[in-house]
Amino acid sequence: MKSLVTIVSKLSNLFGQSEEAAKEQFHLISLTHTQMHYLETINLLHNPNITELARSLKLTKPTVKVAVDKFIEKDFLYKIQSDEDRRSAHLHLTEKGKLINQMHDYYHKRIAESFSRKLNREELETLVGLLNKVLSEK
Amino acid sequence: MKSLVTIVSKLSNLFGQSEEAAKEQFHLISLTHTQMHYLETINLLHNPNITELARSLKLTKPTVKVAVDKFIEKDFLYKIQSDEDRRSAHLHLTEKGKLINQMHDYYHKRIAESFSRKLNREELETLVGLLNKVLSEK
DNA sequence: AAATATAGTTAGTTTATACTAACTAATATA
DNA sequence: TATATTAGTTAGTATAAACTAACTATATTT
Repeated sequence: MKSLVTIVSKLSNLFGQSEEAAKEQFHLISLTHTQMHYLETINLLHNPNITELARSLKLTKPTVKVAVDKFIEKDFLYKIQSDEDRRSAHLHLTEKGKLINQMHDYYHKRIAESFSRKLNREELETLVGLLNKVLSEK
Repeated sequence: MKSLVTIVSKLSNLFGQSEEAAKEQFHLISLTHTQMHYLETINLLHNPNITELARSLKLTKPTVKVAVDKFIEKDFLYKIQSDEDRRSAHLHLTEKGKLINQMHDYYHKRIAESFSRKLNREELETLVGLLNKVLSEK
């Protein structure tokens, strides 16, 4: 059990460091942690409006509005007015905004590669099977 | 290979969410990402001075000095003047500052528990073996 | 001993990140 | 239809997080 905790800790560090490295690769060092979190959440929520984004981030609407305005200014986001409710607008990631996801995909792929480099086909299949089990609901 | 990348992505999310949850548990929500990063780095570097901390964080000394002053004010850190070089002081985490590490330990343990809950003894040993191989140097 | 370098600090500035209070415009409810 | 609510905005404020330039005190080099 002790050894498992150690491994989890190492995995955690590996993910953190890989993300940092990927951030440099993708020239996203200028983005703060907070800004990354905004873009990740917008991606996760799939074109939320400001109210939804604020709720998800547990921040007030004015706070989120100011942040969103800056992202629009810097061409990471754009707004599309809603047809159903003309008060509301959906937030979309621009190509530049989507870089964050590409960055995530990139370092996930790199970690996956480093895993498969260390194991043979059979071991890899076993690992995938066990991790799937471990990550399954309930 | 595709499935492995998917698993890595899920692991990454699991770690992120577990850390967020642990942060609430330990009443560290008042700390920003940046502040967490400072404390983690100070812990990692083992009582660095301001110059070393600034170099590691890739920030200027005045920036780090201001941040450190606030941590001292809030009783997360204290300084000990160096004997060898009287210009320099080492940064130490207080008990409160060490909460961050305890928080890390806590969520690593929780993840490890959730893993072991899903597998029997034999599977768990196999998983630990494979992950150790995967996390080994070279 | 004088000149140079280093650790840390101070002051001043900019931008990011958060808040509350009060507002407009559109939608939903009584 | 008058009233409530909701989505978003504006204004004003406070603190965090970063910088450069210039300084003090100590250590190192010439």
